[in-house]
Amino acid sequence: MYALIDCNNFYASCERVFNPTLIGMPVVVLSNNDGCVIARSNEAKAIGIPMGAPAFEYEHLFRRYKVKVFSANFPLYGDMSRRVMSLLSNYSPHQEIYSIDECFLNLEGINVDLQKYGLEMKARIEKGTGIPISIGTAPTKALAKLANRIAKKFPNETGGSYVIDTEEKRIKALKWLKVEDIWGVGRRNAKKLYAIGAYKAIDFVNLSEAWVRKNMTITGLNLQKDLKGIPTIEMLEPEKKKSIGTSRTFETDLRSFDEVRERITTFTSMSAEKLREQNSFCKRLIVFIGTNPFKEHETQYYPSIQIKLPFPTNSTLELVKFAHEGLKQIFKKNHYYKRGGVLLTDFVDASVYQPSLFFNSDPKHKKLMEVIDKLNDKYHCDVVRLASQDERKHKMKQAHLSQHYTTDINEILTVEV
DNA sequence: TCTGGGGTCCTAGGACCC
DNA sequence: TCTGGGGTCCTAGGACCC
Repeated sequence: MYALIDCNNFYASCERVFNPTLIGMPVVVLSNNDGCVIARSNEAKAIGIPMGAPAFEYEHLFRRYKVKVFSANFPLYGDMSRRVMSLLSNYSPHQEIYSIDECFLNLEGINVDLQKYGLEMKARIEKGTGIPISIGTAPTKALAKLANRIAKKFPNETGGSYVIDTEEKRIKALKWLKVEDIWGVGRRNAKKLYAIGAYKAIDFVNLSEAWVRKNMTITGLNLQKDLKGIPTIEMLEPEKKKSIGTSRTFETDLRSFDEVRERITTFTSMSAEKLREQNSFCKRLIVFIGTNPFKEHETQYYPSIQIKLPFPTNSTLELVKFAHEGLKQIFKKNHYYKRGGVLLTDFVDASVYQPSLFFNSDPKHKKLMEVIDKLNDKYHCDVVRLASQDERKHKMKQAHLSQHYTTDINEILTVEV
């Protein structure tokens, strides 16, 4: 059996942990630049604020219902996530962290009442972190996802923990779930399914395998088997990331090459930091920029460029140089740029990396990067950065930011050079 | 005026090889 | 006029997730 544990309204719940006066009030958390709603408490959902709602369109609702509005505080959410995941890892030797607020546990060999086991987890996590969770347990991952949905939808009946462990429960759940709510079925596939008269998960499960394979690829076929109760989607081992990127919407439209270059430098630097953290080198870098799609009367331009690096590297200095070269090739004057980003990919492990005969990353950079990473890690901010880099956070609109409750150190900064 | 960010996996088709 | 067959690798783009 597999359990899928999901934190309820995760970001909103994190804000509540440190500000209990928010309990019972509608709470929303906004994306970077306070652009749109990315998390809502149950009360906020009840008012009719949808996921992804642009904040400016809903300000009247925020005011009318005295909604508590927060700018996203990702350092806080990341830290809370680590605490939740760490406590949950005690309930199975095999945990897959699926996202910031979700994980699967493989419960093989755990011979207890699984509904109660879920309730036990719930009590432990809420006591230890203050975060409410829901637990779904079933013979496959896709069914565990479904069980979790039921636990969340019917908290009074289930207590927040639901188990699909009989054929009868499985069929009943599949008859209840709409196809667009199946894990792995998005808008496009839902449309295809509707077109042939499949509205509920049970209809999807009853489709011929040939049709599913042809129209939804091997991914759809695996999903169908999983929902039939045949374990097909496996637990993933914790692996290193295969690509690392940083992208942002700018607070204002940028016109000049230098301004855009500053942002691209920062994105490259942030990505390179994460790359070194997992001890990889990358062999390819992608730079992309774009205009504002909501300004329909302006000419739209979304260029991107891939650069195959002449040697694998994780040096910020070298990566920034390549990123600048790429940007130079795609940047066109007379556009208002609203978005940009850098993606690093094609990784090799630092430990197995063999230097090539002719071109190599400058070995002197290794020491330099180690020192920079140490300083920035220690002081939780960019005490050391490139001269061509902007001051990251300063340009983000964050009008409603909560404190970094769990990660602030309030240390007085003295660095001897 | 104001509309997020970071990932994974799959496939078709082109380039290339013998 | 008529021009092979089989394979691998790479990549852009699509679809999906939270």
